[in-house]
Amino acid sequence: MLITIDPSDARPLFEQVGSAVRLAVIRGEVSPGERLPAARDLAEALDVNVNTVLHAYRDLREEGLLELHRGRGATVSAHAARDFARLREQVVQLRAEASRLGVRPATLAAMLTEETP
Amino acid sequence: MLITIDPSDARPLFEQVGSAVRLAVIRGEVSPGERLPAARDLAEALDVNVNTVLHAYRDLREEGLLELHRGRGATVSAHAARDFARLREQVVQLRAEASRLGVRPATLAAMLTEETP
Amino acid sequence: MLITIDPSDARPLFEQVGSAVRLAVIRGEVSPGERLPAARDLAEALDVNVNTVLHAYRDLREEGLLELHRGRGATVSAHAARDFARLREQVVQLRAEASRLGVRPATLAAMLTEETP
Amino acid sequence: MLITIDPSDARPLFEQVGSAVRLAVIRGEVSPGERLPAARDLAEALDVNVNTVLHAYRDLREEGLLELHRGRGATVSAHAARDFARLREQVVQLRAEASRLGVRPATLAAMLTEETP
DNA sequence: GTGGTCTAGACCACA
DNA sequence: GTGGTCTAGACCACG
Repeated sequence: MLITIDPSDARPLFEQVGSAVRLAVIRGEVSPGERLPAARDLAEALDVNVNTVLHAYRDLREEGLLELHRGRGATVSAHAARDFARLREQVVQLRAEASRLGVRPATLAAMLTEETP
Repeated sequence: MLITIDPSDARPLFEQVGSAVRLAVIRGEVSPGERLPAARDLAEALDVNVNTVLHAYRDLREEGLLELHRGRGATVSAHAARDFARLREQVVQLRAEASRLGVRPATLAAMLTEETP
Repeated sequence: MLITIDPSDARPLFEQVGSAVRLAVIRGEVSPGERLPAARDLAEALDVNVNTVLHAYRDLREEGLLELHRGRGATVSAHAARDFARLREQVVQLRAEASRLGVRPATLAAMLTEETP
Repeated sequence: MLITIDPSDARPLFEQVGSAVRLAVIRGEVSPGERLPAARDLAEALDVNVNTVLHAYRDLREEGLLELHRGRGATVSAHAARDFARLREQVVQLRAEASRLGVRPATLAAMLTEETP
């Protein structure tokens, strides 16, 4: 599980950390039930403050992707990470289709988030 | 084209305005080439500052969704709005699939934006 | 009396165990005077440490819900469990009313705990 | 709107602040749409760190009670605070009933939060 | 040893 | 001038 952040990225640090961890989960680099690196360790590895990592972890918990427990660390929630592989295929197809039509990923993401048909 | 903003939404105003306009375009409520409401008018209608609306318009131009013409208002880009209808079908399907698997929209949007396979 | 704990619950384990036991009592699954499962057994069933269960039992005793007897296990207090059924009806009604008004359970619980009219 | 916190209270500071603010809203000391004190001001008044107040404000936003906006302060959300008065009557009645039956407020609050009939 | 709370103080983004 | 982010570093609660 390789996690890096990009200093030139304008997004807040905690969001970048969150995205990186989420990506690792989506890619299956950490399996459901498996423990993520301790917040302090990850913070040191990324040269970022512990609170920043904890902020990211908390947001991912809110998202339903992680479980956090005092004294027990952060784990990938079992039910959330069932079958990303198949979903990823569809995402890739959709992205190709969008690019063919000249619709940018940002717009596509907005369609996904904002539509309530 | 009905545009409203939700006071309980925590996102910055300019972003909410942008989302609302984008949504109108996605839904086909504004056709390619058609002019959007003047920033001043929209600002008044939403009871926000003109700069907030201009900020939103600027972002949508950078996203490739709008074209801004000094003094002539903003229009929907022709090439960007080719076939939102068809794309929306696929988006709806993908969302249904994701919800079936217990994957939240936020996670799904992240897969779209962050994946680089 | 079925007791389970939810891994996605962020609260400390001892609190979750306490809630689960309290719920069983409230539901009438354990009658006043009846013995609760031995801490050791419950701990094993839930796959948590015995101390965690004992911590929960201790809190429930302080709440007045249980009576702990050294070597004889824990029993439901007679005076505390007089008429949960009737109370539950009113609780359900109150909750319905609150939900109708758009007031969340958390806020409602706060009204109950914090109000001192 | 008088807000105080109790140093002898074992609960975390941010929770006490949150409870105090919530109570003020419930009591109608701040009306929907009205602005709460700026986080910095409240923090100074309570002799507590700004982040602690912001933490409390954020939790209340999650609860649906407040709206927070960068540059616009914190306001009581319109829909959440519609009719607490009537609800409070019922809460008082329920509490009286519970006390008559020997059920403690903590247990009652648990019934409210945990029951899912 | 884990996440969580809290502080003091700097700086940023929004309006 | 508002909330939001971030840091460094202390201490606490849980398991």
